[in-house]
Amino acid sequence: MEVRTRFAPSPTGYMHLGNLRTALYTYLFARRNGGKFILRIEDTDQDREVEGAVDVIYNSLATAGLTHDEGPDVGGPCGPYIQSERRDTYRPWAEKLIASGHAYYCFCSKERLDEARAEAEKRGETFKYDKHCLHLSREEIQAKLDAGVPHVVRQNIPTEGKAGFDDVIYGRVEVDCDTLDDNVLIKADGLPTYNFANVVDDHLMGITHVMRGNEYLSSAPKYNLLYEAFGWEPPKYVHLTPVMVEVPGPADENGNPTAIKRKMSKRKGDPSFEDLLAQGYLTEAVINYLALLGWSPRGEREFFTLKELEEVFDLEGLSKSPSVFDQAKLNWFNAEYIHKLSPEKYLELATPWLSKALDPAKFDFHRLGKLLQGRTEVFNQLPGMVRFLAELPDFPLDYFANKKQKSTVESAKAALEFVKPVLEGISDWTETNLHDVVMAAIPASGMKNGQVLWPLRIAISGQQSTPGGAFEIAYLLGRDETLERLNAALARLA
RNA sequence: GACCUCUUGGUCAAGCGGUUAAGACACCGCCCUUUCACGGCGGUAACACGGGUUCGAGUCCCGUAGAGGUCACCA
Repeated sequence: MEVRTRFAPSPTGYMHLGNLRTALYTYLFARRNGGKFILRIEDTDQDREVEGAVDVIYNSLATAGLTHDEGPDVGGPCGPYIQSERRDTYRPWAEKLIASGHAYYCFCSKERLDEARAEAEKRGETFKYDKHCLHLSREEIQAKLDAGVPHVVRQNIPTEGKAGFDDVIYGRVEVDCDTLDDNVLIKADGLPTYNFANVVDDHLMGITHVMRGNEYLSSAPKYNLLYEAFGWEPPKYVHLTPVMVEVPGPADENGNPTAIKRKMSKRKGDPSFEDLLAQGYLTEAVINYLALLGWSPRGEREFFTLKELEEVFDLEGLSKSPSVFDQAKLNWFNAEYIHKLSPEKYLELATPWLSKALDPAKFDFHRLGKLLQGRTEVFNQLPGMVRFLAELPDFPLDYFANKKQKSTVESAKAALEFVKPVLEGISDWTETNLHDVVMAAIPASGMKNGQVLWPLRIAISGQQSTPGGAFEIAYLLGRDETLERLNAALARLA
């Protein structure tokens, strides 16, 4: 049988990384098995509608390369693929359930329910609907229906026995039915809840493998009860772990810092996929990193393109425990991908970032790109790395002291005094010329290379670490600016 | 609180009854080098705890602890 998987996000306006990973795994599983990957929009909560949110989903999937075979925008045999447009398909199925006693109309008011909930809470108990409306007579029900009393449809969970399901990665999960609540299947507005829509749609769309976050693990037994009530074969369930972040927690009793882990959350300031891209992460790096966060190819290889993942992905490598998002490792992946870029591509991607700090008309971006590519982890670091070229930062004199280079503030003064006329004598301001002339002159000074070059670089950059050595920086700065900065340093040392 | 799930270094993770318990990131050290980085080499660091089962347990079973999830007319 053909594998059919689905990614079923609700449109929130951004692509949460946990969701992206779910989409990725779902997509990969379909591709690996030559199946179909379907996009379904779960927008049955009209209160949470966000303008343009569906486009964000299309765009995110497209830039990630997760192309769907069926969906609202590309069509398919099981449409519509937007739940709010499927409104009319759910009702008849609910009625079928009512007829067979697996569901029932409920006319309870919000107030009555809130009251009961508050009371249960006061007693320290978990609220469960008391099946009040289950016991209404046919006549009473019909009368209320005819009178147009607002109502919902609830699932009629057995009061005893067990309900369970088989999960591909967790195995058999079983619960006592009396711990389950009679959830609402159809809301008063006529739209289904997730609890109902996911079952009906997954079945109608022929989904063979339901892959989703494990926040659904505890309600899956209820969904299986629905499949049984309909006489449908349940899909294979694959519940995926959440992506966590580690954040500083409150200090413990000894005042030591603690860390807490919590689910990644855009609302709490954790980055979404779009945020990451805007910061200068490469799509390929994010995908590669995410693929390995919660899934293992069980080998030592860790670089995979999306195409390669499509060939090796399997369910066995999925982890059972939550994984912590590690920005340092993502940075490393990103750096590796950036280093592998062609110089042309690198320059193209780096230019907008360099332009934030430098005037492209005044600096040799080409040369800068060559110098910077091997040192770039994330593009947003670039402006900070080159800003010193546009303006000499304030720096303390003790930058001139460097033990390894045998440079001291005193020796620096001598070195700069020595190198100044040498540089002034250079009219053809090229990197090789700078290098050859200065290197040829140094032996006569009686100083070591480092004793001259270290202070020179400090003087003209004002930084201990720069994307290149003294000659590269001098070249980028140009003759006038270099000499000006050199004189300024000399004045400070006098 | 009730129910469900999970538990190998700081992080991602391999392992599926017998291993010196992989590898990667991070961290530290050394080398290379006109700085930093890159690169190369090396190092520190883990089976949550307690009981079983077994000749033998990170691997199987049971507890305990910790962590996560769920308990909506949200998904």
